[in-house]
Amino acid sequence: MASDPSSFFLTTPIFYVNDAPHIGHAYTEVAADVLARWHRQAGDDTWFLTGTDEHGQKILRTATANGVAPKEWADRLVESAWKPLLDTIDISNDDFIRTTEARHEQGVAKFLQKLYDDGHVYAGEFEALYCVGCEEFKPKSEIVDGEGAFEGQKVCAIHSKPLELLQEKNYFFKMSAFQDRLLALYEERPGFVQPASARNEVIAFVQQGLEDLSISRTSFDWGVPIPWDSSHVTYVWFDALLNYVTAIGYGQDDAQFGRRWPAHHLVGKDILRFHAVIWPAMLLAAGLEVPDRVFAHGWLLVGGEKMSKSKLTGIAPKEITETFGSDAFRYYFMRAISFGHDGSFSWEDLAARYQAELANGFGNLASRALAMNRKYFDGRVPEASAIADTEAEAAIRDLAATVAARADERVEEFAIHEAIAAVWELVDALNGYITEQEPWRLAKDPEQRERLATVLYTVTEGLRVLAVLLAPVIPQATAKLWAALGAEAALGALAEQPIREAGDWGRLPAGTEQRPLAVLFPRIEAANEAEAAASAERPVLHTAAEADSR
RNA sequence: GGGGCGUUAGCUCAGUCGGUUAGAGCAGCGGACUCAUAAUCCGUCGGUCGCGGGUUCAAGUCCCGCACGCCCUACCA
Repeated sequence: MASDPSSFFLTTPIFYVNDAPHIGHAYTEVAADVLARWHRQAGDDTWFLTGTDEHGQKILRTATANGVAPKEWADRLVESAWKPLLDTIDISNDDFIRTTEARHEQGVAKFLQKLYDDGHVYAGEFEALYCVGCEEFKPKSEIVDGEGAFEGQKVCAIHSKPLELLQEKNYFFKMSAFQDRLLALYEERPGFVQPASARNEVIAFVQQGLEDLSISRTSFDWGVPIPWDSSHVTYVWFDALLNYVTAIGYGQDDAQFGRRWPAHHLVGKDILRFHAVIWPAMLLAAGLEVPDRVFAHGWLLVGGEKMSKSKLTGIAPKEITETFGSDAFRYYFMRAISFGHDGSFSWEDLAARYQAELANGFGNLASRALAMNRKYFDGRVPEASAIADTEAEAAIRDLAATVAARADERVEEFAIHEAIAAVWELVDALNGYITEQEPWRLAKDPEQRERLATVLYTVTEGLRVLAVLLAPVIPQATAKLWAALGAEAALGALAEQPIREAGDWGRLPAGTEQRPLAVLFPRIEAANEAEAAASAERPVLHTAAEADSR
């Protein structure tokens, strides 16, 4: 169904600007970034979109509390919190859409008008419990049974006062009409919602029956106006979901839209339903293709519980990157957590993996290999010779090819952790190979010169393979390694290396001049580790969004 | 209430359609080595597979019950 087999359009949820950035947001972004970089390096027509969601009553309210207009408030948060977050973790997004941009608002209006014209939208009465204190209709999750004087009544979870049953005129989207088509979609395309556990929940939900969706509000005006009735603004979720098409020119640039759509959506499992039910129903109504895939990832657990700001377990990404660096942040969350499942975060695990895998495993491998080239071959890539070739070299070459193919296969399935694990087999194998071949011993015997060259060529070429395969995950460290290998001059920029050919052996030419390599992952001083560990127990979010009035 | 997921080594997790002595990484312990970031490599210790039944020649895996934890159960942006 994809418009072009090589097109790869990937999205993250857009950030609700009022939130404070924490590692959960960063986690989604990093996963998307790794996938995007991988596909880009594979030569696919890749487009990676992220952005911010800026409408809705909560934002209007915080802006007002801070004495500024909502747009100004959003501007401030985008610049002070969200765009810096992307820099902190080295995100390579191709576009950043804000729901307050004209291109988005125009696209939303166009989409709504089409649905209205085609009879998918009708005016109706929205009836719900309203809290006078909150000045808004309350979702079920914020309604509790009253106690004491209010026994038997429904009360607001925040104010503990009785709620009033109020009505307001709303426009409704006839979502119920799409129930059967959605069920057929899940049936025909088992990979549409992933992983399987998420798919099961979605199917069970839709089978219970779909109601129509209220898509407009009249109680406030911070939103996209309903095109045929300016007294209403668009319900914020309906507005937000449309960013995935308005960003690629829906209704304005058909060429761009045709080239990119449909998308692969990465979402947290909390917002799965919006993406796997409401969103495809909206697209079906508009006569557009449904997404290629909706992939729900899990929660980050801290101390066994879902990380949350209110429980003071929220962690700002900078706390990690300032000690360990952005590469380590990216590597850790991608490697340690099975993508699609919940995963435990701990400072201890982060520090242990940094030390064992990045510093001692990969970093040290690069150091020892380049040091020997420098020492025994004057800093040049040695030349392998067929005469000195043994089964040990063949095993490394085979592994490099196998691992490269398997990693690509796993990335295709969004099994990022498995892709990295596959690549790491080569890291471990090369460390073992060096120890077994004992090049330092070969170096003492002039008659073993060719053997020594062959061994070191094998290791060096292995590093080249690793640099290419790990570039999407740890772009900074691999860039340093690439430069030290001298590969830039011989093969071109690292980001240009075709990743699906990474396992092809013998690319790095003998004689290539190498450069000194700074330690890729320096040991973290124990004092810093202790400090990092201690900070896990403090409230730690310091952003402008702290002014959030809730 | 209904539905779903999970519980496997000290820790974090794999375990396919039921099929040999249940695996990995880390941590621990012992050894080898010196090119390297006191690193690497080898060996080793470690499990009542949450509990109780059942089906089967055979159960971590399938069925029933129970315990504990988490999630969903319509507008959380």
